[in-house]
Amino acid sequence: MSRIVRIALPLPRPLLFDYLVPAGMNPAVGLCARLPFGRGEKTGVVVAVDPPDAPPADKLKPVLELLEDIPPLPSEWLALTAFAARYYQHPLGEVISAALPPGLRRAVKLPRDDDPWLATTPAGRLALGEAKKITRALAAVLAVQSAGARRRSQLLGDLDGDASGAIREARAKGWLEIVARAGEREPIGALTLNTAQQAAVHAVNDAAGSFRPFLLFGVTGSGKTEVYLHQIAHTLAQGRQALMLVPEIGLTPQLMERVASRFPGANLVSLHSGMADGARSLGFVQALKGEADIVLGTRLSVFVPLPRLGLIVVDEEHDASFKQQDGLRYSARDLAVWRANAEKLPIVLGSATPSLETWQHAEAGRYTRLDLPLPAVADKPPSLRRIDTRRVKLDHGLSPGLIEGIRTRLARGEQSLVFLNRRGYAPVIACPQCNWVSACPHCSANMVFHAADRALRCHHCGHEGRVPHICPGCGNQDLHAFGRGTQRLEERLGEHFPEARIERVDRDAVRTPAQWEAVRARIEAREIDILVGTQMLAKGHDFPMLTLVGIVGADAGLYAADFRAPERLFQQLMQVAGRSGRGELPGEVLVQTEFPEHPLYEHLARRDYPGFAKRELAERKMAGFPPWGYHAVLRAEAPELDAAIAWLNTARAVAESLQSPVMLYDVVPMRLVRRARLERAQLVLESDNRPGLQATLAALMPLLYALKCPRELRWHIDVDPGEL
DNA sequence: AGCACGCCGACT
DNA sequence: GTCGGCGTGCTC
Repeated sequence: MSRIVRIALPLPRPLLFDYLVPAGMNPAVGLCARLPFGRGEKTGVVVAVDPPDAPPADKLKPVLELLEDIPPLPSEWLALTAFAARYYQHPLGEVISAALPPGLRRAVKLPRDDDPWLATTPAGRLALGEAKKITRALAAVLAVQSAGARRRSQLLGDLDGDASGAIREARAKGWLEIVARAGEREPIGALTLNTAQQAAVHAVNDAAGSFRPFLLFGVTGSGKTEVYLHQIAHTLAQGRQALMLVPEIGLTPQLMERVASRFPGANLVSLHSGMADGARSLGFVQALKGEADIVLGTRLSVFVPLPRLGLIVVDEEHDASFKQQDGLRYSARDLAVWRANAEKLPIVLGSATPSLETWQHAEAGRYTRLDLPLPAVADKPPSLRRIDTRRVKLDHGLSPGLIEGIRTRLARGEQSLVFLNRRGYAPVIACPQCNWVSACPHCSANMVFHAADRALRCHHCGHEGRVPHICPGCGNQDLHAFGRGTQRLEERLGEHFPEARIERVDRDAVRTPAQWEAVRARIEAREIDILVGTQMLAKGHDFPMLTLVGIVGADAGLYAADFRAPERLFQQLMQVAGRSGRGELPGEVLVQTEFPEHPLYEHLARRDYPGFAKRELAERKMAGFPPWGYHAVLRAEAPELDAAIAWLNTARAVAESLQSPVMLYDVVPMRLVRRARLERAQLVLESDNRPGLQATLAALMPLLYALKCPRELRWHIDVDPGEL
């Protein structure tokens, strides 16, 4: 009787496929397999062996190969992907494919570990003891010996001369060997904790082995990272693995270096989407084999299999980059909490401005809040002053108060930061005579003027054009740049302060982590007087000489259509305001606003996140919005808006026929209707209970797949959308 | 997603 | 008379 495996394949339909297992193969759940599919072949993952309801064997094709080089994915991992598939209404095969590193999806062979751990052998130690003279090979043995175990790449840096020759020789003589993981070694350079930090560390350490969610609530500078590192140290000491998720821009070489140097004996794996396929696959497999001790990465790391996992940390848990915005639209933070629950682990969500969802969990007692107040020496929160821009004359968006503040800092040799969350020179070029504007031909948005290369650029689809010399509408030669972005601010500040050293920090000016490092170094070396930038500047380390933060053009978030806009604005402003006064010198924050009495700014002025959250939660409760209600949104896009709307209306009728208590909004065009030549519309579903919404979605999905759908129309569902 | 099969307009 | 449009349906 031939055996059968059930396979999840990356297909956009929620289907599983059964295959015959040829004699001699040993099928197991979690193995990757190469399979014939249609007229080609694909790689999939075994999700069941000998399913009772398999079709008759004569309908099945045989497996081509079971990829036994890759250890089977553990059942906990399959449970996580199955949950993600169910919760986010996404085909299991696609979830598995998204959870595997790209190299492994296709891989037939395991990637080679070209940076192995090296340890000394008894023969090596003997040779070292008997040596009269340290040869280059013995020098390599000595370096490894003193470190316990060493990465090949690290060892190369330790040695002089022909280092790789020395290593090769030492290995050939049998003095060095490749080991699975580093030797045990105490963490190095741990800082002394204050009382609050100690309490936080102990609370989490005590929860080891059981599901306990914690909210670590503390501003930057309160020492969250040090708390994580102590908790990770405890986890490693118990022989378990730690997973630390950070936002996209939070994964800096500095953080990697800090973790690596703290745990020199640990195998640290870093994962993010920018990595080469090979390195990503290697890290994934090291984790899977239990060789990795710490995985530090962006949202995709939530899917890394870790057989000895003991702790999950999600730093800056409110950060929007934890939510994937295409394909499988998962929230890495939410999946991390589910995973901690499923695997019975403590999880630490850290933030100075938690998401309101997390805050409410803590308020309700479901999460344990651990407060980290600022250490007393640094506890002189910068004063925050609101500048009423209705009452003063602005100079290219800059108020006299802000200019004066910068001037004072310049005179004192201190640094200033001007925050404006808008890239480019001006958000639009327009003709004052005929109302022509620099609209993007592919999107319902304006193209932004970038002065450096005199280009018009669409920030939504990337379309580029030249700035016309005359108005394309009426021939007028006098086109105007309206509004302002960081480039214009930079230019204007240069005119005001010709002697100042000004640096712009946004995605246009700082494209790589290396550039960011360089800028950071120059800030620390006091080679920069004024920083101008977008939210890129909001994160990062302390700049002790930065004593003034000016916030320009923040009002847009106050009355935006999206109900999460105030939350995001508050988080952003708190973060950027926290950049000033981090050293000995007192800091000041100036907010330019037309609404100085707005409660958001009141709370901001008092650094009162709890007050802000309370107020915002009350409003959300009235409206039935998260965390009091739950959303899913069905979106469709097509070259013609009517087609998208028509399909969604059909979908809405189908949903209505389910008679579920879930509320269906009207089908509406999206706020940015047209993007990259496609017109988009959406249908919001809302419910006051998550299981109810889930049940409706589960019933709805097969009906949606069954709907006929024009070739050029694409649709998807987004559960717990980041914005509506 | 690919890639087949399958019925209606302008070409060697 | 065919080549090819993309609508529909299947892939174990």
